[in-house]
Amino acid sequence: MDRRQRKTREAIFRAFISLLSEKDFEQITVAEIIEAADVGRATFYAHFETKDSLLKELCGELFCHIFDATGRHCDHRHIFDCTAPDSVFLHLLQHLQKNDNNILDLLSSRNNELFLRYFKNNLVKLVESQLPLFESEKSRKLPESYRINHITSTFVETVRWWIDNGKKESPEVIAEYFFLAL
Amino acid sequence: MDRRQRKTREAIFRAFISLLSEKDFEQITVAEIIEAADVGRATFYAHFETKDSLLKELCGELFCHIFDATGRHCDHRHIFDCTAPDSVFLHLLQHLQKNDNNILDLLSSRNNELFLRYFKNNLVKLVESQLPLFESEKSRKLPESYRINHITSTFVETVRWWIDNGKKESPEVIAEYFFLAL
DNA sequence: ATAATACTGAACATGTAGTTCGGTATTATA
DNA sequence: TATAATACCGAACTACATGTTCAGTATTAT
Repeated sequence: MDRRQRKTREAIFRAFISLLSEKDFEQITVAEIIEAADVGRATFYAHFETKDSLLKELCGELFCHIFDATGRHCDHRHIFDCTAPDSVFLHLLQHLQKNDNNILDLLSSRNNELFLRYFKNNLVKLVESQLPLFESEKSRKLPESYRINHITSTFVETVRWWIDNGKKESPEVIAEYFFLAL
Repeated sequence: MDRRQRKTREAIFRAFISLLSEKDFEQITVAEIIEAADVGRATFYAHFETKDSLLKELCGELFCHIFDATGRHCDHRHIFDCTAPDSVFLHLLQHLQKNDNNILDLLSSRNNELFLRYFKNNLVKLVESQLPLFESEKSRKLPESYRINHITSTFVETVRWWIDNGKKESPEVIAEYFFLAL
């Protein structure tokens, strides 16, 4: 990819992320984005069809990255193919805490609903693969789709609580809360 | 209140609710609302400052009504001041099922995020008042604010699951799922 | 050096929000 | 039933955002 393209694309993403941490997505204008990114109006529309598609591409990049990384080896002490179910979730929390691509800032902003929904959608596949590890007395009385929804929601809402309360706890403590709550 | 005012206000709400069950809030225009409500443009703005304030007033009416009713006697077999914690939640589910003011339609629409968030905010007070009834071995290890968030979220997400899956189950079954999940 | 390609920025068409105002219809009330 | 108050109408208007176009300029790859 042409260096100009790359630079423009990144400048737009950076400007967009910065604006998202300040104000509602709905009230961010294209004029503001290109002003912050310092690119021409026509350039913006050469890269993104609309403001909504910009958001969509941003979400894609953010969550593909974090979920891809969760599926591979990396520098943490927990890896994906461990049989303990908390390893995957702890791993995710640790990734979040590192704030790659400012993902935590976005999840903390007033646009958090937007990103938490996206986060939940990506999380479902992961939960499905870990489902057998959550078996229990009570859980056998519940429909599988209900259990998937419950586990996924609980994790997302745990993250939301963590962020809303200032991220004071360590990922380990949060993972413990998550498993206690279930 | 002048009969004309009342009729206009209701016509606007009806039109708005109808449109909300068809398309996204963001892409509903004032022109569509007044066309469906069959009122003049200036009349709309005499009643509501903006499209957003219309949404806000709608949410207020919907949830104040349903939560007020939950706190009073009514024609169900469960009432608020029963000590069993499930009575309140079962009661809420029964109210939802009655679809007062089309609240279920709105929670089912593609705008459900909008209303579920509002629903959750109103639910928190109720959960706080019922908190002692959810005590358990595990729960004592969790911070109170975390527990409130968890119980509230679980109820909202249970309702979401119920609606998304076609509302096949009775309120009694859903209430049971809710308590089993916790 | 050159051809391809990306960026610029102003001008433009389109569409929506919200306001204004003179005229009309409905309401309360006396 | 007459009257004053008030709600509604609707067209015209301002303001602003979106998305497009295009001729000119700068950067890139080769």
